[in-house]
Amino acid sequence: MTETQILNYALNQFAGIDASAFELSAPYWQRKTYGKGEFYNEYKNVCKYLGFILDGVFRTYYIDDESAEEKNVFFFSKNQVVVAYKSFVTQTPCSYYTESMTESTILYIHINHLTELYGKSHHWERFGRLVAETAFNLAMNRAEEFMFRTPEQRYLELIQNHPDIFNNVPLYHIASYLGIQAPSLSRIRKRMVGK
Amino acid sequence: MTETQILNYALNQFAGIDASAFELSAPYWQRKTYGKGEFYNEYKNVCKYLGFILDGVFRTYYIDDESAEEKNVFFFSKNQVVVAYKSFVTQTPCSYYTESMTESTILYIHINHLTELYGKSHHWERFGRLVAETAFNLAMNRAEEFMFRTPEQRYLELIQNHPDIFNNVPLYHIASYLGIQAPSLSRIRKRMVGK
DNA sequence: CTATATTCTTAACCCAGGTTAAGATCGTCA
DNA sequence: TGACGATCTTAACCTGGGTTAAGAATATAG
Repeated sequence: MTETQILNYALNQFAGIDASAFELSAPYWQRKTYGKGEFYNEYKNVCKYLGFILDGVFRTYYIDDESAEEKNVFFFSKNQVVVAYKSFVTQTPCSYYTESMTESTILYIHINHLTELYGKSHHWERFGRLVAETAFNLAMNRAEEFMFRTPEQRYLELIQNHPDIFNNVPLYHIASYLGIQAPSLSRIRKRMVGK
Repeated sequence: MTETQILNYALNQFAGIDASAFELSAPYWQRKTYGKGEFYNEYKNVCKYLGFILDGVFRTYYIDDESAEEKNVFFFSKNQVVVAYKSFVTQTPCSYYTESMTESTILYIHINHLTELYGKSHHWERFGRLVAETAFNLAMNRAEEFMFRTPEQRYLELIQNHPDIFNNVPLYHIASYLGIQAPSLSRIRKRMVGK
């Protein structure tokens, strides 16, 4: 399968984008590769593109004004959309950095083209809604993890639900994602050995 | 202004719903009043309606399995949409209770009718997308509060950004919303007197 | 205007995570 | 292989929130 076919298939699965609707979008998709540490979008930049990850892992992080620490917010991997959603939707400067953690390849589309597609076809308006719903689920899950679970529970759930991340990301990045410091994660891991 | 006109105006402001698009929806909106403590939607129920609050305040809360404590997730008030968004969108059982904290009045529409409107008009498909984006912002703000702020900072921001809630909701409900116990909120308040 | 329920604060003790700094382990590349 | 950098763990001490239970303040109803 070509990369375009992969994209077509994924969009069909995700939002019922059919051949003719995909045709409308075909001229707009572009391809880009990232080296480890390169940015998809940076702090204060407006995110103008919606990306589809063909291969690789990205992380979105926040830099705390006071502590100057990086706090990981999301991980994105293969066959997922990567986007700084709020910035993209409101076309306002982003609060985050989104960087590639590996060699990565994406296909991406400009917001103006996407907006154009929204106007041209119900399918694409539907796609926009489904992307929004997906973004909502990501954010809500994140909020729930912090509101209802302890760091230890979050750690266990990460291992359960995202072994791909757990296995491919250094522990200090995972600690940050869990909202704790690296030494605390070490203590949690030690505590759990007995169980 | 009649209640229908208020709704029409609000929908136009929010999503550019024009007179003719509103006409399509007019037969579907219904009115309902709630007493203090009555539920908009309960745990394990599928949320089938999207509500628009004409007057009153609602809270959405989670009951923790272990502690059996109520944890407040969202407050909704006048001129806002009230909905258990995830449950509504996926038509799956809700994890939350949403109850009226005051005497309240809403206008509401059934998901099937809304879906029908999505199919009939771009305007309504757009409305669906904007509701999704609003829900995303709510959830993301909540996640950010917990990921990046201390309880004290969350408290200060609540006073700043939501004085309506701060002034009309008992402190133990606010403590729960901030993710802490009532005695901790008391300590924070005491600590701040000096500042 | 009292009585009662609700809400809020306080005190005492406990514990998980933060902080800092040192050292152990692991990987990788010359 | 050996040396360096990256990652992970550990120790010691600190701090803020949790827990429980009591009491103070505030509302509300009779």
